[in-house]
Amino acid sequence: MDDKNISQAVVARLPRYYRYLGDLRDSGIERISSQDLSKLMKVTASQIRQDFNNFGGFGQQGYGYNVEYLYNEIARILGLNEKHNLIIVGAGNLGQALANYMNFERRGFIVKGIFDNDPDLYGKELRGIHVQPVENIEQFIKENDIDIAVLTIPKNGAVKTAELLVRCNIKAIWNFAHVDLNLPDHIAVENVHLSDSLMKLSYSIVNGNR
Amino acid sequence: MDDKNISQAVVARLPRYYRYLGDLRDSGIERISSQDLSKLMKVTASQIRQDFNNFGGFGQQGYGYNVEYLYNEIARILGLNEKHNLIIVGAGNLGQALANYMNFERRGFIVKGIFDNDPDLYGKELRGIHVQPVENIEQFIKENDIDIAVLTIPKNGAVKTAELLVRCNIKAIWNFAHVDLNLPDHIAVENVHLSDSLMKLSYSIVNGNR
DNA sequence: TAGATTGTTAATCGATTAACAATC
DNA sequence: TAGATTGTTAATCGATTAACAATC
Repeated sequence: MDDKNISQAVVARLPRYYRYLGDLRDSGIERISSQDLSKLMKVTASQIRQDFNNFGGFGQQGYGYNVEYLYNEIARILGLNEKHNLIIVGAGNLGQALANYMNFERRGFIVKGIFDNDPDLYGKELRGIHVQPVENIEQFIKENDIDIAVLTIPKNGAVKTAELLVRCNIKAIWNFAHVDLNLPDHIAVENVHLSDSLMKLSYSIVNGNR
Repeated sequence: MDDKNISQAVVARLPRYYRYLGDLRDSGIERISSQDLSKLMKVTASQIRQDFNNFGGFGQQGYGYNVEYLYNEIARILGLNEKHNLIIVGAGNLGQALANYMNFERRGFIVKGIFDNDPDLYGKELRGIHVQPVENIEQFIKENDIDIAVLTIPKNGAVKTAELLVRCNIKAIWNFAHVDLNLPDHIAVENVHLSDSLMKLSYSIVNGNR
């Protein structure tokens, strides 16, 4: 079990490290020093070494880091070696787009079910999965070992639906609804607030990028 | 012109303030103190006052903040009083979902054109807009006063396409492609790396949410 | 062994929180 | 005027960077 007090900032940087290390690996690079990686990623070498050392020593003095090894270690830290079954709640534009997107499955996030309130969508097939009524969620979660719910419904229903999901013992919610969910601490929540992101972009345009 | 050295952290919090103030306004609340807002948003009152005072004094001692006024001021700071024409580059799942999503238009972000490399998609209509070949982008940007490009293409082509957009004098890129773009400083870039977000969720599941 | 580069401690920087005088 | 609450300065906390001894 890893250290418990890893800061948000460090965790948020791990996926980016993972991406760069994957690219390095794919181009056949065997080892890399924190200095070379720092140039590539435009961060300080110091930060790189500090970040990795939160999880133990992955490098070797005089040598640097073995790319393949470090890549796999980060995957392990991020929990990417475990499979996660997920359901998509809300089969609108965004829900359908996510359902059709293959790349998450490659990383072990498997879409098992899709749910919506709109009877017009019931039975609609997305990558072999039929949209079901939201009423079926509770039963479905029990029977299919679901970890993650992807919330892609409008903000109005989102809080209530999230609470339902918590009662169904979901572990995590990937929240695309534009509200704060305020769930118990043991539920993992990641918000993707697209409109917030667009507003930040707007700010940068108006106020100069820096 | 506002102060230039506003920290990233402050700007990133503005959309959330904006959302809460909009909700308060919609429920007919006229004024609010930093303390009451802090309880609502689960942040410190001190932070709220510091954040707002980066942009000048919006409150009144003994009274608090006028909800409507503050709401409008934040909109102005974020540049939401200006319209932005945008194009979507990449008419796959995500590009189509964003094209079909109405809510951004309400905030003044107008979809003017949609582009893709896939001839099968040419002419496909999304909310009255026909998908065009990527070759038309340069001409289209010139003729339609486009500020923002939404990049929803696979990572391979993204860097090249971003560079093309920069040559076309785009002001900002909303980047959904899973690469870092490294563009000149005057180009605003907001990354939405969905797979990074999903990995953070995975981390929280495996390592406990806190 | 000598050179390279990590792991880690110490120094710096920036962001958050606390406190309180100013003022509505 | 008295009470409330801001705007702002000072104190604290945490994150980043620098430096260097340990060691491969």
